This record gives sequence, structure tokens and C-alpha cells, in this order.
Amino acid sequence: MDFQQVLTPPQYAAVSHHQGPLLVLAGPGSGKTRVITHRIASLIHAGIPQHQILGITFTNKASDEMGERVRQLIPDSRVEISTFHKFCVRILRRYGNTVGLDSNFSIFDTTDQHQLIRYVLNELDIDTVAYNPSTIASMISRAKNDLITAERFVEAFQESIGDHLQAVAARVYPVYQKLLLESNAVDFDDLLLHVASLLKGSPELRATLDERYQYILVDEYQDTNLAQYQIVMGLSLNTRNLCVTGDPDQSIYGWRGAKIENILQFERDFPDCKTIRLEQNFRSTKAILRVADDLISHNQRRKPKTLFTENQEGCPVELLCFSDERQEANEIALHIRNAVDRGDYDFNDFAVFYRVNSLSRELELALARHKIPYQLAGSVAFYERTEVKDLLSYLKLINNPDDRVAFSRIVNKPLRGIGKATQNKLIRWAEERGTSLLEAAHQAKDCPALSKRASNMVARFAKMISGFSMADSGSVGHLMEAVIDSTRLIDSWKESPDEEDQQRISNVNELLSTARKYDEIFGEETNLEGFLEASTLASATDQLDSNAGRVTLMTLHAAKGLEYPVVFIVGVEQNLIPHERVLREEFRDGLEEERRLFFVGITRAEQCLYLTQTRERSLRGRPWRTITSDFLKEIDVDVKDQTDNMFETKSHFDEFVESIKRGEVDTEALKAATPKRPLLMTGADLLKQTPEAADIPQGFSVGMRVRHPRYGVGTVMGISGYARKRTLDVLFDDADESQTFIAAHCPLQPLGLR
DNA sequence: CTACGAATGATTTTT
DNA sequence: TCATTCGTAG
Repeated sequence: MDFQQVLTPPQYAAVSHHQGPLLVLAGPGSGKTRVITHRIASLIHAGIPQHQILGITFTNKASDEMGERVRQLIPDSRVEISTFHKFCVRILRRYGNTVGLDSNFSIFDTTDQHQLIRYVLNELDIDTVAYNPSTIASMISRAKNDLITAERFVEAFQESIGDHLQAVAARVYPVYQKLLLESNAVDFDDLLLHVASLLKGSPELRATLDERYQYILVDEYQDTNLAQYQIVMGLSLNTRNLCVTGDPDQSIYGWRGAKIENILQFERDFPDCKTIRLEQNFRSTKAILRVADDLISHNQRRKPKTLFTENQEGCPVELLCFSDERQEANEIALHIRNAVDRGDYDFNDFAVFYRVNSLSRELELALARHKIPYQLAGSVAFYERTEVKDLLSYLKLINNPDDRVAFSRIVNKPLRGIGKATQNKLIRWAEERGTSLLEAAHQAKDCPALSKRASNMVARFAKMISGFSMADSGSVGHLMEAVIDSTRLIDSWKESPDEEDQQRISNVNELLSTARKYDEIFGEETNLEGFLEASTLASATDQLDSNAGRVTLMTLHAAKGLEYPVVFIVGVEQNLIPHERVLREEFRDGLEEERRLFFVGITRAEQCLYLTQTRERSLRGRPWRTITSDFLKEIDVDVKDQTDNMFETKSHFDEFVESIKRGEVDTEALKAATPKRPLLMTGADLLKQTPEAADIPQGFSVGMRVRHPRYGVGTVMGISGYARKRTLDVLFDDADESQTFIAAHCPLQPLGLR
């Protein structure tokens, strides 16, 4: 194969660099995947044994696509191409006993994780209303991504003065981790953390794997977190043929722990590395690329790049201004309808991006009104549906009897009279005897705390679970059928006229056929563990079909890596793009990420790009007057005001203001729910004669009487910190100890401020 | 123990 | 607006 023929000079340079570290800085649409796949082919052509090559991606979709495209070049390729997480699962199945895992360990998804943390919070007598389990979960997740173990977390907390949230996390994390291990389970972050510590703790294993994987290619390197960085580095100490590709300007997952520094500092990590820039764009028109380039050049923390294209100028990028989201959605639908009717485009060719999922609603309605087929990325994932999770939990418990989350999830599903009280007694019983929940359930008869009726129920459940076995069933499909039959999981839905219940049944059937398919693919080798692993590591976005004959709707985040002839980005307004959250930050770090996110969206467009904004927009059920996005000042676009196209009816916003004037709205409730430092204005603010409302969070003073919706009336005993960090100690009238709140986040209302 | 209504709080989400 | 979680009555 003549690579030089089919590649540009820089692409070729990257492909033919085999030995030593290589950094490929690939702008959007520069043929990055092409380079990676051709490089793999080139390595194979050079006689490198295929098992020495490892390709790592982030998503299943990317890894499937890469494997596919490698096979186009090397038809019988057996090169290992895997996601970070799948790769780690494989390592842990094999070597996990060193970190306390049996090979049949469960993988907890986010829901399982939250469930377990909720349980821990309850155990520790921490109020789950004041301390949201998912907040604590994300703190722990963040720590794990930064390779901070429970012990280190606690130490670090003791050494410095953390806030009360950290205090809670420091109490929860060790217990959570202990329960995970007892459950023989890992969460997504553990997969990485365990492998990283395995590599660190066992030099022999590290050397073995380093030797095994001589040529490693990491895609989207700008999105790696510290754990992933350590893993990659750990595998590249002796053999340093590490090739990373990515684009710092497309790093949009910082909030998930991704470290843009990893790619910015690659040249420092490997001073002898070769750096190649892929700057020629093959995707977009000159007009689109210019807008993208203008925008991203406003970022400070980046490696300067010169994007260019030999594509034609194309039509100018337009900013369409509408009255409200209703009109915005309607006009977009109309535009699409017309273009398709004219025969200029196919539905496939269009994509609409938005910053937050809630904006999809109006778009969906409008598309439906105009009978335009669409697909939505990231709707409720199949594997997250209750009925699917329930059925899978049975299988998980069968596969791993120690899995306490699976146990708790299904022990009373369908209802079999094992309520909360019984479950709690059972948990104590298991704790006393140091056994798993399932084991305790088996011995429920000996538990004095349980009534005869309860212990019978529990024992019957345990017996049923142990009655299932993969060995007896022979295949995942048969096992699943057996579970469905004996548990009567779907029986109650069968007779139901409810559309949702029928949907549930068909979801169960879909899961069943997925299992059968799995059995078919693996034949004799079929195994429960593998099936469960595939289901938990599957994701919703994997199912997007670029040839579905439908318009695609998705968030800007989901759009990364995709491309469409015509792109709409809606809601280009301050507080949306950039999101209000980062505008409140003191450091402007988040703002650069928002700019990158917008950049990612823009660079998805091949031929036409439309940005839209509205004069007012309803969010969370309330109309807001909008402000134009700061980012629009950084780029040069054609502004098309469409607002007067609309028949001038009274706007939602004005109507809202008037209803307040007529006294139809509870303005007290409104004040309490209004963001603390409003960047947008509410009707209440407009009407407000007194300045108190906006000042409430700062306006607390020691001794002030306050009301909390949950704890009742109390007195402020102390105040510390400033601005968003300001915390309050409040002693409630019928409590012994005072509670701490973050002023900006708590629902505390000063009394007497009316 | 369950089922219902009130209260609450709210980006983005590769795995 | 909307989903989820908690308290209370049956």
C-alpha cells in the first residue's frame, strides 16, 4: 500500500513515524482517524506483531469505528482496539485479586453508585436532603479521577480545613469503598483507579504489560484524566512508542476530571517526541472555519494552531434572531422542511445542537408538527430503564452473590412482602455475622429479629436466586427466560392497558433478544460475566445512526466527533452559551471550556451553519428576557432579525409580569426561588421596589431569625466565608446542635423580611 | 407495607 | 416544567 499517495505530507509523516513518542495535534476535520488507522496498518506492514499494538479510545462508538476502518485496510486484523474502561476490565479480571477483586466482580453504573452512597449516608445518619447523594458521588468520583484514594482523601481533609461538603465526603468515601469491595464490585472510576494502582504497586506486572503493549495509540488524548494518564504512562516506561492524538481546543470534559494539561505537556513528558500538526481541514467551508478560528483564538490556554482549508468559501454563517423558542423551533423546522422539499438536502444532513437537554423539547414539538423525522441522542438510555435494570440485577446477583446493590434492588421486586423494615433487619443480621446479604437471607430463619412470615419470604427469595445457575441454563438467554418465568417480573404488566406497561414488556423482550444475540456470537464460549459487562459499559449515544434519514438533535457535548452538512446551534445566549454556571466563577477557567464547546459545535458543520438566539426564553417553566452571548462579539456573522416575522402577540414575559401585577403570582415563593445573583431578570425583580430580594444570601447576620423549609425556624449562630463560599451556622429551635449551610445554596429565608 | 401527594432542586455525562 | 425523593395516611 502506498501511504504517501493517499495522505497529505503531515498525515504521512505521522503515519510513518513508528519508533518513539509521537504527538499528533489534530484540528477538527483534519483526518485524525484516518491517520490513526493508517498508522496501525503501516506498523503491521512494517512487520510489527499485531498483539503488540493497542489502540485506546474513550467511547465504544469510536473504538468500533476504528476497528472497522483498520479492517478495511487489514481485513484480518486482530489488533486490540478498546476503550479505556474495557481495557481496564480485562486487566482486572486477570490480575484484580491483588486489589481484592474476584474475577466475577460487578461493575456499578452511576445509578448503582448513587444507591450505595445513599445507603452510606443513611448509615452515617447524614441527611440526604441537605447532602445530595449525587453531589457526594461526584466529589468521590472526582477524587478517584485524581487518583486520590479514600485514605488520602481523609488525610488531605484533616490536614487542611475543608468545607462541610468535604467533611461529609471524607466520612462517606472510606465506607463507600469498603462496601464496594465487600460487594466484589467496582464503579466506573475504580476501573481506572485500580489499574493505575496495580501498575504502581507491582513493578513486575507493570513491566510485563509494558513489554506486551509495545505500540500504544491513544485517541482524544486531551480528554484523559490523571488516572488514565498514569495508566498510559505506566505502559510506556520501557517501550516508549506512544502515539497520542487529540486537540486541546476540543477539550470539553474538564468538569469530569479531564486534564487538558496532559496534552499540553506531552512534549515535556517526552522531550524527544515528534510533534505533528494536522491543520488542514477537509470538512468545512472557509466561512465556517474562519468563525471557528476567530472564536477559539480568544482562548489563552492553548497551543496556537492555524486552521486552513482548500474547500470553497461557502455561504456566510448566519445568526438568526427570534422572538421566543417557539418561533425559533418553528423556523428551524420550516427551513429543514423547505430544503428537503426542494430536494437540496436529506433529513440526514441536518443536526441541531443545544447546550442543555431541556432545550430539545420545543424543537421536538416543532419537528413533529412539520412531520419531520428526528432522532434524539441521549434520551433515556435503554440500559437505564427500571425494568431493564431490574432484570439485569437478577443476573448480576446470580453472577456475583456479594453484590449488595443488586440484592437490595430486587429483593422486593416484584413485591413479595419484604419491606424496608425487614430489609434493614436483614442487613444488620448480615453485618453481625459478616456475611453477604444473600447468605444472610439464606439463614434468615435463624435471625431472631425477623418474624416467621418475614424470614420465610426472605429465605424463599434466597433459595430462588441460588436455584438459578448459568451452568444449568447453558446460555444467558435461557437463564434470563428462567428468571423472567420464576420471578413473574412481567406478569403484572401483561394485562395492563397502560401504554407504558406494554413498553416495559417490549423492553424486557428486547433485552432478552440482546442476550440471545450475545449467546449466538459467543457460542460455546458464552458467559454471563461478559454479557453483564457489555451491558453496563454500553451507552446511549452508541445507537446514533448517521443514515437513519432523520434530523439529529443533541447537546453540544454529544456532538464531538460528528459532522453534518447543515448545523443549527440554538440558544446562543449569555447564560446558556456560555453557561451561567461558569459566569459565576471567579476564575475564568470554565469560560475557556465553554468557548471550546462552542468551537466543537461550530466545527461540526460542513456547508452551512446557523446560530440562533431569541429575545426571551422559558427555562424551568419561567420566561426570561435573554442577553446576547459574549462569544458573538468575538466572531463575525450575518445577523438576520426574524422577530418581526412573527405576528406580534403579547409575549410570555410581558404576560407574566402583568399577572404579577394583578397579584396572581406568589411573589414570596418567586423571590425564594430566584437565583441569588440574577444575571437575567425576573418579573419580580422588575417590579421590586426594595433591594432586599437580591441581597438575601449576603444579608444574613448573626442572631437573625431564619426559616428552613425542612428544619423550621432557627437562629443564625455564626457566619464565615464570603460570596459563594459564605456559610452559616444555624441553631434550630427544636434541635440540639447547629447545622451548617452554604448561604448561596440553602433555602434559608430570613424572617421578618417581607 | 404501600400508595399517594407535597416538596425540592435543576449543565454538560465518553464509561 | 419535570423528575425524583420523603412523609404520611390508609
